[in-house]
Amino acid sequence: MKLDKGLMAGSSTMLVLTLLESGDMYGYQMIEELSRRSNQVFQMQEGTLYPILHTLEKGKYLSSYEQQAPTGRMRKYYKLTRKGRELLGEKKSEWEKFHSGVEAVLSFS
Amino acid sequence: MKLDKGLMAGSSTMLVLTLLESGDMYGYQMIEELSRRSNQVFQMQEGTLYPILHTLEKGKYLSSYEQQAPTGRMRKYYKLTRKGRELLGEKKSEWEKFHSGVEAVLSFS
DNA sequence: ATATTATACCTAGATATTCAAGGTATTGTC
DNA sequence: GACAATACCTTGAATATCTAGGTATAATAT
Repeated sequence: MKLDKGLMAGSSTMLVLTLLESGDMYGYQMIEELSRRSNQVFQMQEGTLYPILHTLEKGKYLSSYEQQAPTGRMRKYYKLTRKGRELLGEKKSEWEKFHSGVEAVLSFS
Repeated sequence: MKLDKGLMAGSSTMLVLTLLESGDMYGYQMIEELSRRSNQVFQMQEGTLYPILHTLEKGKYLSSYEQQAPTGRMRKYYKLTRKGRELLGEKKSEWEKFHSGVEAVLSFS
């Protein structure tokens, strides 16, 4: 992830779900989008992303379908399910809590 | 930690170092202080904290000394070294970067 | 034509971090 | 005298990331 490995733990799933909020995407695209939207802060590795996608799909948080690209290549698209949206809500509120905790400690005087 | 375990990874060291910025502390006290300053968001476990302290001391980021409490009990105080302050600076700037990345992704429209 | 790069998917093993659950010992409280 | 709070510590399981590999197709450069 280019950043301290540890920092990413726990937020990767939220970031992936967030990406899918704006539309279905395939894995490779998510990596590019995440980099773009974060202003190049996040360079998620494939070895990180694909297991996350598989786990989320197994848990019914995502569904997937294959679709042929204009180039002729097959791409595996992922779609947020209702359950996935709920999970995203929980992840976001956990992030809020965590974030506010860190900021409180950092700005303590 | 009470929060998603993963979220903590990577920030615990920064939080511990930050506590010591305001003065020497002993382990048990750090757990209470961290909880207090974070408005009860963080309840660090002893099994998390002590290994962190030992690793930081081994790396010369902290030094320690024993001191008797008014109660008569021995407490092991930790103190930030110059090297520790430098590490804290790096950790803080990494947190800034990470934080800005997450916020950028979350607020993307 | 052929080699290289970019696209697109995947997995196994090493590493790092937290937590649960235990242990030791002293002090204060009921 | 028993129990809770204080204060330190370690081991093993669980979780998450990354490295480094693998497979295959399409586009580009030589």
